[in-house]
Amino acid sequence: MTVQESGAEPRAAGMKDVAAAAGVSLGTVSNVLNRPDRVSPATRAKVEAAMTALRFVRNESARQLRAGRSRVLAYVMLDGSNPFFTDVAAGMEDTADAGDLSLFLCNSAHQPSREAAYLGRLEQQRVQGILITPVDPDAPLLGEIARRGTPVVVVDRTPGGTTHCSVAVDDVYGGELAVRHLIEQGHERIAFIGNHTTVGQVRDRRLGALRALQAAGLGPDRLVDLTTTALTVADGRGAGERLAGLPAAVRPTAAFCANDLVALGLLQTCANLRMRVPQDLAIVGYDDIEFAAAAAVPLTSVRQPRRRLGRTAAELLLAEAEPGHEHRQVVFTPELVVRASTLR
Amino acid sequence: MTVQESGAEPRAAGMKDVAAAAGVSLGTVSNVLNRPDRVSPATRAKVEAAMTALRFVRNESARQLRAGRSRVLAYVMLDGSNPFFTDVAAGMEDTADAGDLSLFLCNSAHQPSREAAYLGRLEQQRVQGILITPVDPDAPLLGEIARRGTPVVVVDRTPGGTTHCSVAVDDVYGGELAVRHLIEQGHERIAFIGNHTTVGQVRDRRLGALRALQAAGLGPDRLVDLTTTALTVADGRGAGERLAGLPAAVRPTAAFCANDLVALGLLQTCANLRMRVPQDLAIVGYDDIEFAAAAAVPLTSVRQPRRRLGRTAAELLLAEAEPGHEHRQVVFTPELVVRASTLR
DNA sequence: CCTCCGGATTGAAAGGTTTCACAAACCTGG
DNA sequence: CCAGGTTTGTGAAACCTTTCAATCCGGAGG
Repeated sequence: MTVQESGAEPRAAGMKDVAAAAGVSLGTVSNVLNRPDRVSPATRAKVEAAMTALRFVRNESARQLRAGRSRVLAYVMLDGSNPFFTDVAAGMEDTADAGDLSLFLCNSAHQPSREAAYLGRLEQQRVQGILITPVDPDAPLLGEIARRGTPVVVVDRTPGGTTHCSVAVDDVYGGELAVRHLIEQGHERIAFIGNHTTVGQVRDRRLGALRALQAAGLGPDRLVDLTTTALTVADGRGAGERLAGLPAAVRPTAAFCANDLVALGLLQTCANLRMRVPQDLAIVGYDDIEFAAAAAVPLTSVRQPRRRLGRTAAELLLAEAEPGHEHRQVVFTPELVVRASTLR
Repeated sequence: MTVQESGAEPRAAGMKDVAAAAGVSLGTVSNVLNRPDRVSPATRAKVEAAMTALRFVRNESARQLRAGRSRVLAYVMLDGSNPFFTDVAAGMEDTADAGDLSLFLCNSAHQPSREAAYLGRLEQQRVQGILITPVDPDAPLLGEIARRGTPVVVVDRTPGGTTHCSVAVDDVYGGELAVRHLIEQGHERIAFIGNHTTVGQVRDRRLGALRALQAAGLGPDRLVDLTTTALTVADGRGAGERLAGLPAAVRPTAAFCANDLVALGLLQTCANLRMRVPQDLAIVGYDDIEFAAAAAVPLTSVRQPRRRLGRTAAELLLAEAEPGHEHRQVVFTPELVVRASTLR
């Protein structure tokens, strides 16, 4: 009977084993790995041969232990199933790649407990920094982590204090853009669909909507609130039904949705109920996710520079490592992308 | 001038510092952490007090170094912006949570180089196991990693060999379901939209489609291939235009799309070109992502048990740790969800 | 009073890497 | 042939935790 290839390996080879096999010292192996130019070509070849022969895999734990810090960034995202956040993450990856770092994604799925669990693990892992779109941007935990030495950058929220850097988009302005556009299209009674009582984000967008009304000389009563519990497609569908149920006299002729998922849900209800978009109801979404342009009636939406948001966030995070670092709050300006859902 | 709170911290406190502060030995601190019942309540209280006072954070690197293995699972996904994969990841999180493990997500974005980079990092991190939907399921790298000792489970692909476990869905059957349904609806000339030449997955779905035709006594020429480069919404749009450009005599009356993104793109082109769905063109998608039901014309789609797929994959991964482990290939059965896009 | 027992605590070793001061070998030019 | 400089290579310490055999101590039983 021949020896099985797949038999229990004796033990993973370490640098020590490599050194022994190559007939050099431990320090030399380390040099091959970290400062190849300090090693003569001949020795380097010997060592590299030994490494492949022994199937050597560098032990990152030991490395980190020594270095005190890992080569990993992490993004704790609020909702992994929302394309907005995955696009933001893609931007972070751009920056991480450039700095030869890994980006790990964690999905808190709106649950504070999971968010906390991930944060704890990441801190213990001594990640180089944490990017996060938090459930609650003012939770004390974030400040504690930053104080204990792990840089934290808040993404797409602006925290009250200035314990850390943050990157966000001007949501008040975004809301203003959306509603100004609707007013220009002749609408004077506009639904606002979202959960502005619970999410700061959405509150700001609604605030912008009110500003736009005011600027046009219209009273705040022209904004009809259809409050949802979250910002999903299903919430949008539900709001659409409520909206359709309003008596014609008070029914808005346009809707500003707190995000595109809600807008898509609303759009679907409209299709079901034979309400024409934009003739019977104009719709503006928010985020301009890929599916917004791909909808049956392409959706007018407020676009945030998502990828850029992510890139910048990661850059700020890396900048934290530098000595005289000042926390910065970067705010990007959104833009309105006009499509068929508001153009009669 | 008062001392700044935020001044440069002297150094992160380790267990040694905690031990000194609490007036106990290092071993005792470790016991408080790992075997609290072995420590008298009084001592434990002292130690815990010292830990909070010093803001002690356990160093996971050192822990892993000693243990030889980390408490982390990782999923390297093919496309972070495709909701299908984020749903699969959610299922994995269910299992990971239950086992008190963290799940880190990595997005290869279809790029072999990024996939390889992540795999290398994960292996170096000594993660407990790797879940992966690979760009190429037969790439030798996966086998090498498994051989070196990091368990690998292939998700949503079935690799040729049996070097590792895998979890997949029967794509041939899924394709069969889709096309059988279209035939039942009276269609006899059906477009297949996807990149079957490059992706095994898609090849299987197409194979199923051919089987369904055969079972109905229709020749393989009834399947009209509209080949795409990838499976995005844009690809679907493009295919739609090509399809619309076909002379009426040969133009299919139904389309089976290799995934929902493509189907949504196709749907949009139909709307633009005033082709009615399903009257002028019936459409079946694949994956049944959330947006499929939310489309203007809700999409008939082949649903895969995504979350279950993820859960099972993670379970298989954990099972690898057990001594007498045999690699298993689990295959789930998809189901057809019929909606308006195929019902005249 | 002594022994023995068991629970609580200790001390030291181990785990794989990086770093750094130092030694060895080699080369340049006088 | 030697002084001085440069290139290579070495050895040991340090990073922080876990583990485990050994020690300590108070009390029960003889």
